[in-house]
Parts: sequence; structure tokens; C-alpha cells
Amino acid sequence: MSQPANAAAVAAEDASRVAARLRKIIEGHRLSPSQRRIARYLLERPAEAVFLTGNDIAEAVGISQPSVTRFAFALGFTGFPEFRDHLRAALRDGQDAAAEPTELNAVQAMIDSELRNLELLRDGLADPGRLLEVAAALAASRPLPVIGLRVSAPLAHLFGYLAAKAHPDVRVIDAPGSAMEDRLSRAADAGAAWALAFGLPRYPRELRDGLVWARRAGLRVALVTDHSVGALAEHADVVLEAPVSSQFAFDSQAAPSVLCAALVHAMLEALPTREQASIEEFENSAAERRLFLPD
Amino acid sequence: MSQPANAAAVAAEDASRVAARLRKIIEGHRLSPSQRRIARYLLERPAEAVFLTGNDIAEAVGISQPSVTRFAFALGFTGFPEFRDHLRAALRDGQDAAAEPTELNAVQAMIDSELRNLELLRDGLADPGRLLEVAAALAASRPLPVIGLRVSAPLAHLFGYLAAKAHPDVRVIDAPGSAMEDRLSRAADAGAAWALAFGLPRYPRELRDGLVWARRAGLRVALVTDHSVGALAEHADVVLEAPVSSQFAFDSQAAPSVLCAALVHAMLEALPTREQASIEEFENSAAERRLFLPD
DNA sequence: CCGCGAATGCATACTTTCATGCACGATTGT
DNA sequence: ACAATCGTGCATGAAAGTATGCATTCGCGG
Repeated sequence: MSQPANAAAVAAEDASRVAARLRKIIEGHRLSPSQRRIARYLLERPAEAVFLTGNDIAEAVGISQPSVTRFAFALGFTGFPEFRDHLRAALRDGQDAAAEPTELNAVQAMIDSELRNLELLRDGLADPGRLLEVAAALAASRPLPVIGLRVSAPLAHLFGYLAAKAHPDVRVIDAPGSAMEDRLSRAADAGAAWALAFGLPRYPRELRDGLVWARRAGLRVALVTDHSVGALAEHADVVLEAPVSSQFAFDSQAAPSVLCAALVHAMLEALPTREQASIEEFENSAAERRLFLPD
Repeated sequence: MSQPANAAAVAAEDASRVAARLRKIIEGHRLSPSQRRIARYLLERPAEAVFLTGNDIAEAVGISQPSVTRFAFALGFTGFPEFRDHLRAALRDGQDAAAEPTELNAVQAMIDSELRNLELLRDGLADPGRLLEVAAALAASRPLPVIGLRVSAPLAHLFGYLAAKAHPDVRVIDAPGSAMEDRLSRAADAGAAWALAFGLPRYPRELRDGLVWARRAGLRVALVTDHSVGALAEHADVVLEAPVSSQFAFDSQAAPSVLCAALVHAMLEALPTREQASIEEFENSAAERRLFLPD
């Protein structure tokens, strides 16, 4: 019943790497007619080959399953699984081939890991639909409570500072306990529909309590955190994932802070164009310019 | 740069597609603690996930194999194989889509520009000598005033939060004017030798005034900013450069926040090993653990 | 025509993988 | 404090996947 129909495939570049490996394996071996048919079959669909069982191949080629085992044996492997693992290894080697040649010092290694986090964040936003939805929802919530405790407090304040240009009533909450609960309740009473929370490791229990409280107060919760599954994500309506590397003494917050800016950016675009224009105007006003030094 | 030409990047996209599918599957399902651990494990290595058996996962995560079966069942599948086939299907679906190159959307372009900033930062730290010097100087200044106004205030607070573990008396100053001047003077009187300032665009005049005041009070000034020459840099003794992209409505602070973490990291290493050990101990103390959620 | 060896399939044993009943312990709500 | 529910691991059995002994067939050279 296990037809190749349910087998998956991998991208073309990976597939060609598998095919190359397969050719290399076969090279210099005398194969019987049946075995050549197997080889030919696999070379024709390298993308699926890595997932096929011996039975799948036998059935597809029209030979017996033991012939497949003997095929692997003839190629110098102790059995079919070992052969298949070699094909799979061709995939995995290709992925690690991105290893950087230059030696990095400790600080550079740290930055490098953050670079990879940003790459993950970027690739994860290939479809920005969810981000835009969340942004629109947050922009429409008046007021908008924003929660960030401990390490996440600066992030919440950064968001608050930026979002103030796209939202008239952002309320940053950086203290836990009853103070937070009071402010959440008051925000809900004032008409808030959503709350935004930043929950980076290590995840404070108090934040979870806060999320629970927020939802009990009738708020929906958008959560920025580094894993979409976890004790915090359980209590959020929407999760925005921003990877954090924990391999160093201190996590930096590159991805979350970028996500934060992206979120505000999206909120801005969710605004009526009239309001956008007024922001632009404010930015360039004489009053503003006097505040700042020339670039 | 919009479409990664090498095979490794394509493979990475495959992996991210598996991860995306996995997230979609998980979405909206209540998972038990063990099941969350499974989900996280798979999300962390999507490229391997499609090959793993239930037993592999159980062993790696440290749970029983039946829990893996139940995980698949909890996600709405009739069994583990069906679940795994769905992950593999994510690869197969992607094969055709991968043919046309993916153009980066606006959000991705923004992240991409931050990526380049981080690359600049990394390459600029090939010789970490200056960073270490600054870190040592800051670590030795008791107390240590840290200045960050407006957008830079969150950065200053982030630094303050992190540095508190490597320094007994960090004083974050986020308000300008006489309040700042008072606090700087008091810090100098208390024995401070250095001040750290974050000055990102747009550069507030008040920050320059603060730097001037600090130096008049006898402090040396380390400045984190995005250009080593400019109106601010003139009033600093040491400048640490952290590139910022200004092409979007809002600057994100990826590079500065990474530099911030790197700086604290370096301060930590400038510490006697005895103190480092005590930090480690504190981090792992029972009291600390109760504050946070597992994982 | 006979004999020989290689190739292959069949039947079957073995291994790995997966599913399920049951008991124990933890957590929750009353 | 007690009961109920949930989550988990262990033991076990079923199923899928793989390996191997044996018999048959085929081709080829005596």
C-alpha cells in the first residue's frame, strides 16, 4: 500500500546532490539487470529516493524486495538502511556546506548567531499576512497596553516610543503584579481590545499571570516571543516569533527589536493616509528639527 | 541578494517551509508539556524532522515513544506516520514553488538591511581590542552612569539591566536637562570615571549638552552611535560604532542592541573569575528559578 | 543434451517502528 | 482533604520494514 505516491520530494538543488551522490556510489560496481533498473529508477527521482522503503522501490520497479536489499549490498553497504542513510547524508552535508571559512572571535561569533536569527526572522516573514493582521488589530485598539517585564521592558518601551507616532494612546507596562493588573483592567475598561506582550527568555512567571489576567479582562493578547510553543504561547491569541540565541552569557535582542520596528511600520501602513501625512509633517517640522542635531 | 543562489540557502528555505507547516499544524491545539518539548525539538531542526522516527524523537527529547505517538494523535492525525508524511508533503509542495525566485517583500527588505548592518558590525570587530578596553574601563568605573535619551532610552535600560549582573552600581539616565546634570555630577562625586552614552539618530541636542556636562564633571565618555564622526562624536573620548539603517519609517536597533550585549559580555570577562562564578550561581539558584517558567 | 553458475523470487525469520492497555503520580477543583 | 482528571511511562502486541536460506529459472559452455 506504500506507493511512492505518498512519498515527498525535496528541492531541485538538493535532489541533484542526491543524484550525484548516487552516481558516485554506483561508479565502478558491476550490477545485475534488476539492480540497474533500481539504479535507473532512483536516478530518475532522486528527490523521492531518500524517503522510499525497499518495498516501495521493489513494487515500483516490478522486482522483489530482497533484490533491493541485495542492490544495497552489491554497492558495498551492509544493508538497505545504510545505503539510504548515505543518500540522506548527501542532503544534510549540503546544508552544512554553508559553513563560513573565516575564523571568528568570540564577539563575532555572537553577532554571527544573531545574524542567523535575523535570517530566520526574515524567511519566516515571507508571508507577512499575519504580521499585518496583528498590526492592524493593535493599531485599532484604543488604548493599547504593551507589556514587557525584566529584560523585555526595554523592548516594550522601544515599541511604545515608536508606536506613539502611529497610535495616540500606547500604555507601556513594565511592572508586574497588582500594578499591571490594575492598568490592564483600566485599559480594557477604556476600550482596549488587544494587548501586546514581549516575552523573551527567561520567561517570568509574572508575565504569564499578566497574560491570564489580560484575557480574563476581555483583552486579546499578541505575544512576541522566541518560540511559538511554550508556557507563554498558551495564553496568547497570536504569537509573533522572534528567534533569540541563548548560547551566550547574555541574549541580545536583535530579532525582537527588528520585529518590533517592523510591527510599528506595519501599524503605520494600517493607518489612514491622512494620519500618515500628519506624521511626516511633524517629523519635518521646525519644532522637531530644533530638537535634534544636524546629521 | 533577493534570491539566494547557492544550494544551502535553498535547503534552508525547504527547512523553513517544513517549520512553517509544522507551526500551522500545531496552531490552535492544546499541547501537554511533553508535547511542547517535542514540538520545539522539531521546530529547531526541521531539516532532520522529516527523517526522524518516533523513537529517535523520544530518545532525543527524553520522553517515551508512546508520547510521540500521542503527540501526532493530539494534532489530529491517526498516527505518527501520517503526521510525518504531512511534514514531508511540505517539502514536496515547495519543490514546484521553489522554481520561481522569491522576491523580498517590504518587511523582509527591512530585515535584510539590518542584516547588512550586523555584518558591518561583525566585520568591524575583527579586532575586539577597543571593545575590550572600553568594557574594562566601564567595568572599573564605580558607579557607572549610562545615558540614553528618546529612542535610545530603551537601549540604555537594556544595558543597565544586563550590566547589573557584571557591575554593582549602574545608573541609567533617560531624562535630559538638569535632572541629567544632577545625576552625572553626583556620579562623578561618588567616584565614577566613565559614562556610557547611546546616541542614535536622530541625535538630540540635549544629549550633546549632557556629554559636555559629563566631561566638565571630570568623566570620560564612551559613546555608542552610528557614525564615528559627527556632532556627538566630538564630545566623546571613545566611540563604538553601530550602524543603523534609516531608509525606513523607523530605525530598528539591531546592531546597537547586539553591540550592547557584546559590551556587557566583555565587561563580564573583565571581571575576576570569582565574581563570574557568583553570577553563575545566582542564575541557577532556586530563588531565580522560581521566578521563571521552565524553558 | 547436460551441467554449471549467476540471478531472482518466495517464504520466512528477524528487527525496527508504531499503537494501546494499564498503573502510577501530578495537578485541579470542590 | 478528597476525588476526578490529565499526563506520563512501562509493558506488550501488532505492523512495517529488512535480511536470508532455499528453490527455481535462465543463459551459456561443454
